[in-house]
Amino acid sequence: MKKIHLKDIAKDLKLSKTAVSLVLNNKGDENKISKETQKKIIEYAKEHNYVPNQLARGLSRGKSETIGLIVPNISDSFYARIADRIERKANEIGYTVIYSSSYENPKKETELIQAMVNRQVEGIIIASTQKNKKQIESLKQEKFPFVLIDRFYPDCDTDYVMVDNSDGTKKAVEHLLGLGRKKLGFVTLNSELEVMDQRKSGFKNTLQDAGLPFEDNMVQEIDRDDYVQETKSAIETLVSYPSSVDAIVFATHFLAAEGLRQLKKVGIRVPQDVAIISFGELSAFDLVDPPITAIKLPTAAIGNTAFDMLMNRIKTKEPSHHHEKRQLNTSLEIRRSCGTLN
Amino acid sequence: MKKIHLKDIAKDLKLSKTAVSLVLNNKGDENKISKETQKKIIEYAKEHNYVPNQLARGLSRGKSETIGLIVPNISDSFYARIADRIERKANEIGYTVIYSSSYENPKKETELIQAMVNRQVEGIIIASTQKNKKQIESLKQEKFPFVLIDRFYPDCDTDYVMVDNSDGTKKAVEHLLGLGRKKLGFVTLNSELEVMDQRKSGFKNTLQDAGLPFEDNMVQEIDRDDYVQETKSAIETLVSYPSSVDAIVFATHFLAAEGLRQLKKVGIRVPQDVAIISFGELSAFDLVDPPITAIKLPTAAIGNTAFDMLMNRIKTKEPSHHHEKRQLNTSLEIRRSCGTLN
DNA sequence: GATGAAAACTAAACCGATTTAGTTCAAGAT
DNA sequence: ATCTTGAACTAAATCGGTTTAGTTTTCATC
Repeated sequence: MKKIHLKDIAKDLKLSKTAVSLVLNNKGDENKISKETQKKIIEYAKEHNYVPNQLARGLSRGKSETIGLIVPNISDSFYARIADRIERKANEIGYTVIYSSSYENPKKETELIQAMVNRQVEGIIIASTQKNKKQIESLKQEKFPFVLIDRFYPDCDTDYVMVDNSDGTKKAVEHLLGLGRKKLGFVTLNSELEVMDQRKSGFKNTLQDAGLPFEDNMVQEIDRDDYVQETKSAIETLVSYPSSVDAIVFATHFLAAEGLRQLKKVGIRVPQDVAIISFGELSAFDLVDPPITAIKLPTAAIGNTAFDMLMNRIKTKEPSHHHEKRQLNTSLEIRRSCGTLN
Repeated sequence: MKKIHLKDIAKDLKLSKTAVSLVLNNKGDENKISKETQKKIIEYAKEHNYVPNQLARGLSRGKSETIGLIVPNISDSFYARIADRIERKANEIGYTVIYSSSYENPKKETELIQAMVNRQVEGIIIASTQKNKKQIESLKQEKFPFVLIDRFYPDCDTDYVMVDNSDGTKKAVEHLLGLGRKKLGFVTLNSELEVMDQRKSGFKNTLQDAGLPFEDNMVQEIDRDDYVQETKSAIETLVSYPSSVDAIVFATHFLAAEGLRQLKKVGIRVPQDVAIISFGELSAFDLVDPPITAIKLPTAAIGNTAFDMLMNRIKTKEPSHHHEKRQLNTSLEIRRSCGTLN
């Protein structure tokens, strides 16, 4: 079963490459190729299992029917789910997606973007490290289609789809307060990610709106690279006598998981002594002891929206001075780690 | 910052495209382009931020520097980790990987392979649905480079890298027997996957080698599409009076997770009443109550090996009558779900 | 001062499609 | 009998590189 090309079909059928190409691209009718000829071509192609070389097609059409996706880490279920969505949608319209992880490394991110551009992707969806502003701006300036997800650059006007982070923590805090918890702690990352700031301010503002005091030592910031150790001390600080918190909000899933581990280790009962709630989920949160209540992120919607936005950009290449910005809502998934009203 | 092409460089520098292309591909010396000229070209290219169009390059070289990866589900952490490895290795040598999920659907798998071949990938790593033998054989016949991972076709001679599944269950069973458990159950999928058969026979053989009876009702087969319900009844059967098992081996991670959920639901204590052990892990297995002892799969090694094998195939296109087959070893990760020696 | 060989390039074909701008032919109108 | 027109095609340029097979220039050698 040798590979067969347009030329071969044309030769065997004593037709021109043009005719064959037109027909196989469904442009036979509008170019007045007779039904007969069309049928012959299509049958021959099918029979010989012809498939066009996408590189050649991409080259001559100036489009690759490929989009790129860059995330911090594809094995993080949050991003994996988004990727999954995007891939499905892309497949539906015959597009391919190539994805890569930046591992939170801005240099790697730069390289990946470059590599994807070389590969003639038509657009890129990026969950940026947020330390790559220069390149993002240059993409923008070149009018290269892209949309940011999950992370965005506050002072850079681009398309993006985000999660309403501050509202998410607000929901978390209100849930805890509603259950009668009085003294909340917040464990977050010390990164400069805008999303983390938003989650923190959601926490702070909701407390203050409820007329509760906010003290700096209620929030603990963790270094991602040493999160196990640091989570440990954070927990110790938060639950230290005499002013132990009675609830902790974790800014991200793996902190919550680790936090729970530590709480159990030091003999603190969840939720009796301390309630916990996580921003974002891990698939095993309902298996854990106790199952962890979480703010659920709309991964499917993020993927769908981002994909649609990108396609829109690609198609219209419209006046780049208007950028679409979306904030998607979270939801509260109640499990047992916050206990019940007492 | 307009896109710049070889032609532009050539024109501006009053040189031929040939010279420019040779130099930028590090073939300047062997083609006796003077150092001076080389320097000029390289500087110009750098300054103007030239990057070659990979489609054009791929087309003319007949290679795309891209490989494909097809897995049942990229959001399964097992495959995500393998993908991660493969991507890193590919990146190191300037290759791109495009990956897609087949969702255990052979038709989708066929389409994906086809699409990747169209896109001129140089080879594909496939964790097959195992219901696609015809296509795999035709790939093989066309001498298209590919390597199977995790799943293989028993009566089809191909490169593959597998896990030593029967040895894995053997380790599990021996661990349980060593802890004094006497009556084991096995919960697996009813799929026709070879891997599942191997795990089952590992279970059976190890029991028999230990001089223990093997009865058919000790193994419960679950339909993947309805695994929650079916796991429930499987558990009920296994623990039913008067011959309840005192340990259960689960053939895959999500069955173990669900099994534990069910055991807890019906009030059976793990590990006091029944010990459990899982073939394969979920990242939260050490958070669960109790943390689940598991047979750990060598994801990194699978990714590395598969990648190397594929690259080897691609490079040598050697006599296809020799196929490399690898079995990688599992390891036992002891947690608390099997209790301790009493 | 002709010869040969090495150095330093270049023209043009090629990869496999798409697409623009025609061409050929037959039928119908004048 | 010629002109138009529409149907049914096709030749050739193009996309942006790579690569083969030269060509030109310089210089040492006899």
